[in-house]
Amino acid sequence: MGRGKIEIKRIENSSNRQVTYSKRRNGIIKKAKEITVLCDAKVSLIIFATSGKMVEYCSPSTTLPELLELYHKQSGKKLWDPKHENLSNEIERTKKENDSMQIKLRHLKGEDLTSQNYRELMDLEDALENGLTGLRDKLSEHVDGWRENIKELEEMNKHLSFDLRQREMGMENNVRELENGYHHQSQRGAVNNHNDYNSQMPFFRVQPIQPNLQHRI
Amino acid sequence: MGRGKIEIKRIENSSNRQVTYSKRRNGIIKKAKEITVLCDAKVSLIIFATSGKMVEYCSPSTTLPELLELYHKQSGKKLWDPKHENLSNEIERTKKENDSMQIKLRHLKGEDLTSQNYRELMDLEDALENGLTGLRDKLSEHVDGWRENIKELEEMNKHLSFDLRQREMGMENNVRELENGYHHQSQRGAVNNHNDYNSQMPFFRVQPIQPNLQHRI
DNA sequence: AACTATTTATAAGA
DNA sequence: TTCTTATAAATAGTT
Repeated sequence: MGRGKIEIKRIENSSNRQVTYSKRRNGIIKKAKEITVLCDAKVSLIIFATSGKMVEYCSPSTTLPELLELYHKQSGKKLWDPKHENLSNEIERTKKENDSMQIKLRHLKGEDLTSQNYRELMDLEDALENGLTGLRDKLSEHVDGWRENIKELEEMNKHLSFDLRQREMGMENNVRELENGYHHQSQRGAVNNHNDYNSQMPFFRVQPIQPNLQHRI
Repeated sequence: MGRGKIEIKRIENSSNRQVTYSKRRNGIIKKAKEITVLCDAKVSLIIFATSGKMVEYCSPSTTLPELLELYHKQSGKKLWDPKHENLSNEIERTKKENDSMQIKLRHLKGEDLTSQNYRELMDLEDALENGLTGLRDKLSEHVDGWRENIKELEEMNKHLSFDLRQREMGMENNVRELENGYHHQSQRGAVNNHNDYNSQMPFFRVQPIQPNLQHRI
């Protein structure tokens, strides 16, 4: 249909091809629109030029995903990448795994055991007892930890009491010295050498102590 | 293009519509093939009749999934249902669920308990003990079941022994009768009335017994 | 499904 | 690209 008849084979002249492409592309889309209106048809038309540029027509009564769904139903052909397929499989696999774990959990909680035979029940009992054993080991670790904490605290207490006593004694000395009007550096120093810290301060401050206990409750 | 010009609007006469559909459908597909060949284009054309019947054309150089992939890349439009989109999310959710169950299972087996505090360990202990309680209930059900089985078997035994003894006695009678050449139906019948079955047979067969025990091992 | 008068699409040229 | 136009192709209505 044109000034001359053409053979249906690739148009070698690239600009001719381009022109023909554009004309015919419009023609097809027009036809697609017409059949949609005239005959109530649903049409999806996707055309890619060699350049990669795409044009699309989809009948207004529907959407491409909807048509593809129908296509899939009728043809049975898969339109999705393997990766999408794989996702479906994976999710199914994971769900199965989930279910079986669900069941195991219920069994370990002592539920849904009607279908288990004696052997299976015994195995479960073993598992639970092993669990309790492991757990109680852990619990005694905690208890041991606390014992340690307590020991540490007692130790600390002892030292604190000792320090406190020393300070009280130092204080008495200070008071005595003040009363006597007798100030001699070396002598006060000699007394205070007995404790490790704050030995230069005339009065003492008890500092808040925050023991770094390893064992939480 | 025909005997008369037609308006582009739905053809109300259904059989006309059907005919026009079929003609134009072929026309479009022909055009699609032509543009594919003439211009190296890639074309996907899917047409659904009102009836739901589908015809498809896809240029031979490619496949529909491939074109849809390109389509997706160029247009950014989603071609998959939400359910496909959501697949990734679902799989992630399921996997998380899986992991947490995995952890719970390990905990119940007494493993990986280092990060649990005392309170959590105590809860676990409760769970395990409850599990054991439930389990042991189940186990004693089995044991009870076996006791019943044993009782039934003993009862059966008793009857069998009795029957056997009766039959032995019957046999002795038969032998005596044979020895005495004394055959009298009524007398043999009187002896055999003591057991329930096979009372008409002159000799006895012990039948295999398959007790229908309820309680599996 | 074939026919054919007519409309429509389009090849080539500008 | 777009317009023009001669001509090929498609198809509406008919058989």
